[in-house]
Formats: sequence, C-alpha cells, structure tokens
Amino acid sequence: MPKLTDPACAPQDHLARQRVALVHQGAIERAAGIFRAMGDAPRLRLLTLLGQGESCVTEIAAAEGEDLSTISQRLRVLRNEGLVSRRRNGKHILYGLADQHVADLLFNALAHASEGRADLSRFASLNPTKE
Amino acid sequence: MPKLTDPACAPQDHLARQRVALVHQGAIERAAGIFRAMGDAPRLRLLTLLGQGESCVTEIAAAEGEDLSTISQRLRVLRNEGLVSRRRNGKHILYGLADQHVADLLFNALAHASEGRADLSRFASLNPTKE
DNA sequence: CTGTCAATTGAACAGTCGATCAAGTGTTCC
DNA sequence: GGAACACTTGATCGACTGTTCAATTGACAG
Repeated sequence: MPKLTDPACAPQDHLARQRVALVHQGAIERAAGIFRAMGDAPRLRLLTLLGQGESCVTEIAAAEGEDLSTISQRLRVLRNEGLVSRRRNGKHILYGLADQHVADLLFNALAHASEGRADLSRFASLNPTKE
Repeated sequence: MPKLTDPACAPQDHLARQRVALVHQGAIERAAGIFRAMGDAPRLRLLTLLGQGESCVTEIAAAEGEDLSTISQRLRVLRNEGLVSRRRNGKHILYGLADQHVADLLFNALAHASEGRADLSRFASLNPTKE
C-alpha cells in the first residue's frame, strides 16, 4: 500500500504550485470596501429597502424608526463605496440603489442567506437580468 | 403649470408607500455576516487564493508572507461564516471555497471592482455556471 | 431676507475587530 | 512513548467603527 500522506501538499508541491496574483491589489481593496459597507445589518436593511424603490432620508428614518442623522451617516458610508445613487427633488433628496450590479450582489446574498425562505417577489425589477 | 415640488415624496406619499419587510431579519443578519467576513482586504485576498484551488495553511502563509497564526485566524473568521471548507489530509489541513455560491459572490464583486481590467481566466472553473 | 424644513457634518464616546504572542491540541514518524 | 510538525486557541492591545448630539448647510415659502 502506498503512503497515503500528502497527496496534495508535499513540500515540493508548495514550490511547484506557485500562484499568481490573479486580481490586482487595488481591485481587491475596492471589492473589500464594497463588502465592508454591506457587512453591517442596519446598512444592509437600508439597501434592501432601497431595492424596493427610491426614498428620501425622512421616509427611511420613519420606516426604520431611527434618527435622521443616523440614517444619513449610514447612507454616507454606502455612498462612499458607490452603492447608492442620490438626486435632489425639491426639499428632499432621493436615494436609490446605484446600479444593477449592486442589486445583483444584494439579491444573491439574500437568496443564499434565506435559503428559499424569503419572498423576494418585490425585488423582481431588480433581479439579475440574464439574457 | 402644476406645482413641481414633491412629485415623489409628499407626506401623504410616505404614508401610502408602506414598505413591507421583504426579507427576514435573520436573513439580513446572516448576509451581513457573510459580507463582513469578506469585507477585509487580507481575507478577501485569501479567498481569491482559495479560488485557485485548495491549500493548506502553511502554503497560504508562505504565499502571503504572513504568520501561520494570522492566517489561521483569518480562516477561522471565514469558516465561522461558512465561506470555506476544511478537510484534513495527513499532517495538513486543506482549505477551499465552501461552495459555488461563494465563488459567484467573489467573482461578481471582483469583476465589478476591476471593471474588466483583471485576468480572471484561472477562475474559470469557478465562474458562475448559468444553465 | 427671515423662518422653516431637509439633510449633512464634526466631535466624542463606547463597542468591535485584527494582529500578535504564548500556550495548547492533534497527527505522524521513529 | 516521545519528539517534531501543522495548526488552533485564548488573551492582549492598539486601531477602527457606529451612534449620538450639537452645530451647519442648502432649498424653498412667505
């Protein structure tokens, strides 16, 4: 019987399997920034809310039962990573998801995290558009 | 000419547009946990490395020029969120991406963050498998 | 121009996170 | 069994993050 140790991890193997940096460090840092911004439950809730359509800060704060300032700060973080759009409308400023890519990321993660238990029907307009 | 204020954000509108919680709070928290784990550049680097195939901790540490313990701690965070798989092989413990879903999330974010500048060819085996 | 509504900003404080070190577990080889 | 290897764990500590409060900006109505 042959040795059954190290079929994939012998020292010489480590040398042989030189791995190249596939992705530029800058890209990794930008992606990490996006994930970090989404990696906070209150902020992620906010994104799912925006996934249903644009809202102004006041409306969001009312829906979440939170302070205006708190919501504004959360939106600032999301905006710094380019995850939300912003446009003024009279006295109000309307926020929304920045683009389809953000909606996809959101949709994929939520679908996975809720393992089919969620009703994402209202997200329909934002679902990944394949062909 | 009608007033052009508040076409989408009048007070009565706020009341009318009651938004339902589409996603269970638990799902949001799990998704946030996943994003948080991925929201750190060193950990995200680690995931892209594992995207090229399984590695043992020693190999990873050598590739990253980091301490064994540091790598182990990073892997622990990723493991707590179910992002990586682990199997023992002789003296070594091999880590890999947990499933296709993690690979998809990773791939999508990196593709977006590098805006076509990256060479993701070696990720081919992990690319989103549509139909 | 003044007051008011909508939202942002800066500062401060508490809570959380990540790298490191030292000590521990589990596995193989002799 | 015991030494050596591969990795994990717990504790510590500095750095970062999120919320809150107070003060500020910007837009609009009168």
